[in-house]
Amino acid sequence: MRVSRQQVEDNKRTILEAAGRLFRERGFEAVTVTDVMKSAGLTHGGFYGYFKSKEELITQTLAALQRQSDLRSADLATVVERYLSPEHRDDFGDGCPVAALASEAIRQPGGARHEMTAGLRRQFERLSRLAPGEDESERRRAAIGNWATMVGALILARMTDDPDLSGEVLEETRAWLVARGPAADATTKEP
Amino acid sequence: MRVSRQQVEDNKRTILEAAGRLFRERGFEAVTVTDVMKSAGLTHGGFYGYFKSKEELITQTLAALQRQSDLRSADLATVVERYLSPEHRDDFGDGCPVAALASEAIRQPGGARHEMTAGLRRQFERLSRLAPGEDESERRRAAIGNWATMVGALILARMTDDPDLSGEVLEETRAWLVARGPAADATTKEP
DNA sequence: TTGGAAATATGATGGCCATCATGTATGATG
DNA sequence: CATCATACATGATGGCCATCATATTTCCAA
Repeated sequence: MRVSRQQVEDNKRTILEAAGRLFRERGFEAVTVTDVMKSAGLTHGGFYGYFKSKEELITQTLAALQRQSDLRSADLATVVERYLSPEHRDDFGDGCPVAALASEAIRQPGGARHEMTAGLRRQFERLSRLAPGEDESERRRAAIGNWATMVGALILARMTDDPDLSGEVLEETRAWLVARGPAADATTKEP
Repeated sequence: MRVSRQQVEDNKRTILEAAGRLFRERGFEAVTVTDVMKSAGLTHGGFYGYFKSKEELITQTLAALQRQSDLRSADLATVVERYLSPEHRDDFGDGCPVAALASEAIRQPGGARHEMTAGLRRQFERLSRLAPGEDESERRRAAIGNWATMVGALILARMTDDPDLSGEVLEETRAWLVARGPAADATTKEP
């Protein structure tokens, strides 16, 4: 049973989208090749026509995910607000790949870590642009600090099985970040 | 081949220590029951005399790890310095369990997440005591923000395959945290 | 001191999974 | 429209792993 060229192209995208969702929901190891193909509406057999191995699927999925990520808002506070929202916390499958997969990616072979690194660079650049102040290196420092905090807080909020504590982590971290933001490099600022 | 009571007690501790190291190094899924027992100097057979299942091993290991963790220093800057050091980054097996296992723990069944939650509470309390200022809730907010930042930065630094970027994350986050610390609630402070 | 219980070792078992092998129907090409 | 290449389906295969079964040894209670 052959399929049109267009169909083949669509299938690859569908597979990568399914993988992106499933990996973020369950992690790399817990998702089987069969799961991904089924979720894409196919059977496991065709998989190796698209990818050399599961490892390659992981790498390409991460690459695709990093490409998607954007910061539609121009405002740091809004970005933080959205990132540290209960909705994002509860939405693994469509949320930040770093928060969902970072500590698993750490042990992954080269390709995956390489994609994550590329994504990290891009994210630092994007966040730098949102940071206040004129000093370039100061803005980069803020970008790094802000991103580490956001990722850490989201992971901690997801880790807890106590909804109150989870909510507290989100809210307090938001407040903590926002309180800092504008005042950061003003050195001295009247209240 | 039976073994003395003392030996049994020692063995359980040894197994939990081996599991603590291996899980942090490789993650829960990548470590087999046989690995743990071998690392403890035993064979796989005896395992189910100590634990009902691998899941129970995970839960008890996390409980044991949380008990260990301490903040020997009384100084927040020193704690941050040590946590965000290259040595800690490179030492998975003996480092922070949260940074090593958080995103895997998220998908773990109840017991594991419960232990992680208990550990999180303790950590917030410990860090609150290190935070400056008199306002209780302000100190707690700082504790949460600091901890999220530390965990996030360590995870990002470990995720990268570029040593320079990794080092930058550690250093900049340290500077970013320390710069904030003392000045945080002073509202106005001369440089 | 001795019988039985307990702790481990060795050795299944069954399930799951990545990957491979083969068949088959159909799009592409002339 | 005929041929053929190919995308996908079905169906192995082999390895690994959690867990269970059984044998062996030795501590311990009486």
